[in-house]
Amino acid sequence: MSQFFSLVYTIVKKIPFGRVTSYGAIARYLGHPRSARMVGYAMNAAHSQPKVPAHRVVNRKGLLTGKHHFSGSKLMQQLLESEGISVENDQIVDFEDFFWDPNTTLPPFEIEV
DNA sequence: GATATGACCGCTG
DNA sequence: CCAGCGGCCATAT
Repeated sequence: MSQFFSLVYTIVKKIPFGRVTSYGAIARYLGHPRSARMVGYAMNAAHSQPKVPAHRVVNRKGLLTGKHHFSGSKLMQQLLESEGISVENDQIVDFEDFFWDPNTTLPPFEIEV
């Protein structure tokens, strides 16, 4: 497993309950501001990592772009709603209010192991 | 070994 | 303000 993937999983696992973040935010936190796609790809591989709440990771617009990759297209939305996040038309309502930025919440760069 | 694709993001027209 | 295109990095074929 690439270290990049491990880092992504580590960050995603640190997402607080009822909070969401974006691929770009994670990528930027890992030092790869242009590798947002890789974060998404890592999420794809995250299927082997049940401990990774991929449903809390959405795109910059708060759109559930990856919901199609879940068991059911509605599973992702259900999980988010279960956490108190309102989802409408595959988009998180008040996304900015639920947004969790690791760059401003977690330490600069000294996590994982 | 090279080409194509992808759960994205940002800029330019 | 809305729409379209390219870039970037890693994985899969």
